[in-house]
Amino acid sequence: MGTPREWILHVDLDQFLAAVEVRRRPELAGRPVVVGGDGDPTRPRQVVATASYEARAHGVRSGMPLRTAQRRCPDAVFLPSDRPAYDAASAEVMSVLRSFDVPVEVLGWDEAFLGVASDDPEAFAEQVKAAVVERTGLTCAVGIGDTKLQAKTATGWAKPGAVARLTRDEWFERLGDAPASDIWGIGPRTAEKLRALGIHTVLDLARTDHAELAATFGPTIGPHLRLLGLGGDDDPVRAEPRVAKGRSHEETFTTDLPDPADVRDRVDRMARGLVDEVAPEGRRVTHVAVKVRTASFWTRTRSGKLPAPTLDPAAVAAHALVVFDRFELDRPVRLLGVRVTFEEPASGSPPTDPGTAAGGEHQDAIRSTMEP
DNA sequence: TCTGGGGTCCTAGGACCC
DNA sequence: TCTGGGGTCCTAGGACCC
Repeated sequence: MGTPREWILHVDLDQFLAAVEVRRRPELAGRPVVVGGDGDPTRPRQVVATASYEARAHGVRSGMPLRTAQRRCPDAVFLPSDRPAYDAASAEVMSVLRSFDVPVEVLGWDEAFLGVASDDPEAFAEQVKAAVVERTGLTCAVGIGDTKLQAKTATGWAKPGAVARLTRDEWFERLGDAPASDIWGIGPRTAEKLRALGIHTVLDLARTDHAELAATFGPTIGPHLRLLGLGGDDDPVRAEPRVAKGRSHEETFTTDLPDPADVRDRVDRMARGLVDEVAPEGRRVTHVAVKVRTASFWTRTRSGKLPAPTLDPAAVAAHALVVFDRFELDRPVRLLGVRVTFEEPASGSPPTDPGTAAGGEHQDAIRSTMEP
């Protein structure tokens, strides 16, 4: 008996936010449901987070203004976005996936990769689907591939609720003539640049010399694009939980804020609020950035490094204001955002007092004391 | 269709140093 | 005095994704 073949499975929940809402309000089943903003489609500056398939049938899409969604689907039920509920539902689902005792890499609220050694990956996928629906009441699609890109692409064919497979030897047969922009990771800007190089299809991309791509896209992205054209790289499923690099909040105001003093005050409050949120995790803040958008959609970010990493809300807020004051604002503000960046976690060991840090950490301590 | 919020990673260019 | 070359740190912005 040989070793079973290695597969990557991509699990993607169907219409996740809408499904979570329907699960707790079963009377909504079968109705068009639109989740987004505060759930009031008459208020501007709010967009659709997720539309149920019934709403999608009327042309409602993610990212569309709620007002437009209501125009397209007047009978839809509009619901406010309820993050804590989706966080909790996501945790339920991921827990079911982890119960299979395979590496699980969480991609977001409603997606994960699984690393599976099996001679019958479809059977495994069916077991996953069955377990998820039995234990959470939510349905999902599963894609199977040799790479993450292939698995993710197959999921697109499996939605909603089915299983599909795309392997290395079928890649060009099934995607060779497709536009390069069909590939996960190639957005509109990159697709446009590729077209300017005469690269239109996936096959074109796979045949392009990596040096040519590097010249246009840089030494990392260029060669990576070619790998995408070839069906993806061998990046493994990483079960280690991701450590957040930072945390941010931003808010688009229903009407623009004309008073700079008011805006400044909000920067202060947002910064303090962020640090209060993050402090229990013990991650000290090293940088703070402020984002501003005006009515014309002019959007800029300013950032700065704190004199020293800190958990003190007042210190972070003060620095946020220093950064904010570098804007020369003469117009009303549509959006305000604040982002904090955390220091690198001390690798492999719990947080240590700087005075007693050893080894690699000690080097960091030396370097930081040498800064002017 | 007047355009959300929360992330990640990469690149460019200036400052500064040797 | 016409001007090197490399390295690192830092900030701003681009691009993409869910």
